[in-house]
Amino acid sequence: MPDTVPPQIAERARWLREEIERHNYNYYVLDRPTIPDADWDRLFAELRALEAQYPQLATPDSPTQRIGAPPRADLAAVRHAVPMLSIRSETDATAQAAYAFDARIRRELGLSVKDPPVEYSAELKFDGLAINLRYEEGVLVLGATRGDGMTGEDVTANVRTIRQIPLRLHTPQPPPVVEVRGEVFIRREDFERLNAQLQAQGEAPYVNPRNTAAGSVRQLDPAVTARRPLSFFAYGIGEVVGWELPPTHSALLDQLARWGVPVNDLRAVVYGGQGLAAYYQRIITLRQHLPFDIDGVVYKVNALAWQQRLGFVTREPRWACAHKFPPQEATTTVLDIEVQVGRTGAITPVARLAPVFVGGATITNATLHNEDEVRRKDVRIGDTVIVRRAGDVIPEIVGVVLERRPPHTQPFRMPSRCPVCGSRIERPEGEAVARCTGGLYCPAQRKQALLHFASRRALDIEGLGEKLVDQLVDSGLVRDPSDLFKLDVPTLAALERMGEKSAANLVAAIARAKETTLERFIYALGIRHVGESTARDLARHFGSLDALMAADEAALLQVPDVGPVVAASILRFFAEPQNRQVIGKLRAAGLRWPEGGPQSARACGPLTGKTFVLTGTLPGMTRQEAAARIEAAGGRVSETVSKKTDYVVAGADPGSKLLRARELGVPVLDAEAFKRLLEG
DNA sequence: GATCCTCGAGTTCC
DNA sequence: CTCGAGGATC
Repeated sequence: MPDTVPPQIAERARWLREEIERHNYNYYVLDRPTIPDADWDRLFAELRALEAQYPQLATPDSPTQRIGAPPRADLAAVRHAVPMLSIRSETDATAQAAYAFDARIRRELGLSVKDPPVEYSAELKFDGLAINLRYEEGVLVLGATRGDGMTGEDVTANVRTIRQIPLRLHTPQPPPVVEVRGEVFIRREDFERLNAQLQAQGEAPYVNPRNTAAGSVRQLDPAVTARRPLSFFAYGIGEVVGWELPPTHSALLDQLARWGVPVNDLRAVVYGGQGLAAYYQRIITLRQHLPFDIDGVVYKVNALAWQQRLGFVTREPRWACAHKFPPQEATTTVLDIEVQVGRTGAITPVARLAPVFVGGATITNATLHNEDEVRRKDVRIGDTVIVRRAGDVIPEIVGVVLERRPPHTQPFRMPSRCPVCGSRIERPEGEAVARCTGGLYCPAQRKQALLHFASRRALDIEGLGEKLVDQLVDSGLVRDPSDLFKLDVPTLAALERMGEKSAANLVAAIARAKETTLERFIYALGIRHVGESTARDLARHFGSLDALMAADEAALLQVPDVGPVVAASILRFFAEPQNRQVIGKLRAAGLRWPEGGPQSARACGPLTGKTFVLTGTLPGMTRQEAAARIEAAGGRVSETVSKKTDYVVAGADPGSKLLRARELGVPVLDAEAFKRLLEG
């Protein structure tokens, strides 16, 4: 291999790199190819040949590096120089949120009615994956995902394969360091084409564009990412060294565009709440005609000096807000209304729907909750209904399109007998839920009881899912939870879709579950009205299973949050000879947990008397560990946010609890503040 | 007796 | 996530 590159070869390689990048930019960013594909191929082949001959020419910013970097064993963690914050979002379906945001900004800036309207940068909110691109001396040196905001994953090799992302910034000369932040996403058309291709190859298609983009960037093998038609738009910056920033956010994006970074041109500079609302309305009508999915718009105070004055609340900038679009709706038809039997025998009507794609997923089922709900909406088999995928996940039938109701439909009627076991269905006076009276005689209830027993928060038996429980119960191998501990590998391996390996794994998981805690065991029993929280209180109060089983009503009523209804339910459960027998068999099978005496009140510490609610993921700590530490310090952990909550601890990717906390004015702690509080 | 705070239970899709 | 209902509180 020659050590030195002849100057004319080096010059030729440099020219080829620039030429190819220029054509890439015209083709992928501007959508205006300037040379035929065949010519591009020739340039590319020539450059690759030169680099093969003189490997020192294969610099990290060479277009050939967009593919062919070796797969990595895992993605390394990268600490962001400047945290990648999330942005506060409003889901108000009207333009109202735009005015509310403007009013808040004016108030916080101390502006009076006499002051002119605030200038904003309004932009699209892309539905993809947030990425940080670090350029040093204009060369792309690092690409990282957002991760938890502080630490992301190194996806440099993958990001290099995205042709819209420049490997080298254009002139005018970029500063020593600039981090570009933006969203990697996929166009609808590209998504469809990719899926057709995957299906043709017999592979599973992706469900929605967002997942495709995220999944493609977080690939281990850059060659796979290279084959994905990903797009990119920048929306901001991270760390900057040696660049005197322009006065406004919009000018900043203009500069990024001049450097060759794709910036969407549906952004606008608007004035006041009215300007924001008008932008929102304009985009909402444009939405369906856009070649990509967006889930809303983003408003930012344009003047960087004002942004600085407004600052941050916990993890969110005060100067920006996302205004999400109303949940997506679609119409479909009701194929059937079936009823399901739950663990407690609750009968739930469920609508089977003709598959329909709403809000990024195909919906085939939607719960109708209970008899009253079906009657209120008067959903019938054959009806055309509007379904909505509200907020995030759970689909909901919004209503029936009565004009399209076919003739001769019948109102839904609750069956009088359980479809699974044939027992009578009863609906107690004044209650909303109808129940199968079959108890554990009903196979459906027995299966649900087993699934509950094995669930993560109970005994946590990994691998014991619905299909398997169906087989175990139907074959008669398992009648109650204690039978699980008698299963062996040959018996299991004889079942459908079960090999030696899975059977051995399951047996091991079952054996592992024998070592448990009293609260988990009590919860696993599935006593009505005794959930996770009550099980913990009972375990603490009585200290041992025998003490709990021996307790009378008066003793049970001493436990916090246990009243007459819950006490009666517990007494009824332990009075049942069959239940006592199963407990005996479980103990004989070797189920064990540490037992102590009754523990009196909670530990005392700096947090005594304080109630916490956790949401999102905390770095370096599981939810359980965080809860344990709060309790060790004398605090209480609750599941729901209310006025009585003292602190909400928000980790990365927080849920609706954070919104509720803000509504109620409950103080919110981020991971850092939480740690400080724990340490006193 | 009314109201508020919680917990329990059921559900969907990847 | 949402609804229903039990428990606590005033």
